[in-house]
Amino acid sequence: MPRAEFLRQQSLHLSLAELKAACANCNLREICLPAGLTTQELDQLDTLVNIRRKVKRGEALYRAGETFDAIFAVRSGFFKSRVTYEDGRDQVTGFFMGGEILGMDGIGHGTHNCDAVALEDSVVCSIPYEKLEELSREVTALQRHFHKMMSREIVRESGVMMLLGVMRAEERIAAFLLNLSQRLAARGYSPLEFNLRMTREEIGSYLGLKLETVSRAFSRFHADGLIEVQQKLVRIVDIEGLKNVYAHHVS
Amino acid sequence: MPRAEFLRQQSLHLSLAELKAACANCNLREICLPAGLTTQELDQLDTLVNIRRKVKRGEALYRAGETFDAIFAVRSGFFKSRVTYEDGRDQVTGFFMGGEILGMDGIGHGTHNCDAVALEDSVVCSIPYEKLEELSREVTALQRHFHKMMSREIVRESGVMMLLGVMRAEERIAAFLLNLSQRLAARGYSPLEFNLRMTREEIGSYLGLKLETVSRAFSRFHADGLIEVQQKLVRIVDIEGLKNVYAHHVS
DNA sequence: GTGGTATCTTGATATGGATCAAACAGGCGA
DNA sequence: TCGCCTGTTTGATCCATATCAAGATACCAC
Repeated sequence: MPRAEFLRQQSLHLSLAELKAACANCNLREICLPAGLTTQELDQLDTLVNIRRKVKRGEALYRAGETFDAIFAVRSGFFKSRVTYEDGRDQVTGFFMGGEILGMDGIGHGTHNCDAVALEDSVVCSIPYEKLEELSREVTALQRHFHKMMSREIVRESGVMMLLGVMRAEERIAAFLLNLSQRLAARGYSPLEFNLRMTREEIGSYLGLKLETVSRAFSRFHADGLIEVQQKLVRIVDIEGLKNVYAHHVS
Repeated sequence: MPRAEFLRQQSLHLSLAELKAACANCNLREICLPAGLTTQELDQLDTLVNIRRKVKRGEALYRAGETFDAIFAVRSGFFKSRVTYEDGRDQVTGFFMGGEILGMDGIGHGTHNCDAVALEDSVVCSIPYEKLEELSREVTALQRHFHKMMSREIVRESGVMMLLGVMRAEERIAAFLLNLSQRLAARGYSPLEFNLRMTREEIGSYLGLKLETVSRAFSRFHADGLIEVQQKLVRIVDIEGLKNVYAHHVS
């Protein structure tokens, strides 16, 4: 069965209520694409965000090289984006949770530049790019917010460049945990206790480290009384101490 | 003298002809923001790109924290962008040459996220962001191309993440030289012989390496007959060999 | 030109994280 | 429940790049 066909059938398993995306009622609307829109503008956006798609854990939402025609907002679940180099080496370039936007890498050349893979069973809202362009010519707030989301992706990536370029292993990992914590807090989850959705290897790939180094850093942080870790479950015991891992670097 | 004042006075030294930016006549229009616009649309863009600004070598076009209100197209010269971390460590996040766009990092939060510093005496075209938003609501081709430029910046940065995260020192430097070469070629310059505008230290910062490592890689490439280097002057002798430095990596 | 400073090259040594290796834990299908 | 497979932890060792050091070279102001 061709991949596209398979995905279409997947969609059929969604109930009608699920299929009807509705930004207006979505609890993520304040951090997602519709942020800042009036009620009426939200209704306009709803005419466009018309398809939800389930993506099972381990499946790709899209792959590098596929034709780009829509961006995606994470409705629920968790994704990683991954770039694969011609010689087979790859790197995780980001992790995405509810309300975050995937796929903006595809606008520039009309094909996706990376794979987006679900790390748990997830649901995304599909936003056809041409329609988004069209609507954002009419709705200034939408145009502005879309530009902001692209710009923030640029800023996010230069932050990762900083991690990769100048920070030492333990600093990268502390920064990673604090970043997750802060994003979870913004979504109403506990910033101090959460489940990692990714493996040590995926964290390592994202941070330019090997999985053993990630594991050792976790152990070290535990020994220092900063965190508790049990497999995927992380509890931040001393958030200030964790910040000090990188804030008090002496160069 | 306040900085803004100083810059205003600088502008006065430009002749009237220089002050009048004109995308329609610019030899960079095919690779810059106006790419893909009709003659008439170009004229509309010209009403908006109304200020050129000289930036002397070593001066900042903008600095992190300053209010964002315009993006900039490099008219001539060469820039680096640089992020400084709270503890003083910094990293070069990009190099920008003619036709490339600076400042899109500022859209997301209304303030610039990095410094943009001229590496040689340069001229930029200033494009007020609010007017750009306005015009791109009317001119579809402009809207589309602006989105593409932002998206390509995202893709460029994920390429750098790849460099930093998975490549070894010599691979990073080979990739860096080939990238410069290709961008110079696109602008009609020789892809095989060019002057580096940045120091070894700036290259190192960009690539997450120390300047000694950059210098040693250059020496190694020279010994292997791949390039010739005399200070800032680089001549690529064996471009295929240079590509093989990273294309044939075995993992 | 001359002196001073910034940049670059090269060598010697140190070290953080990679690699190799082995044992352990947990989840899941049979 | 068992057994396998994937993921994790920890230890021992290695190596790529950083760090430290000393000259060499180029460039700029005077």
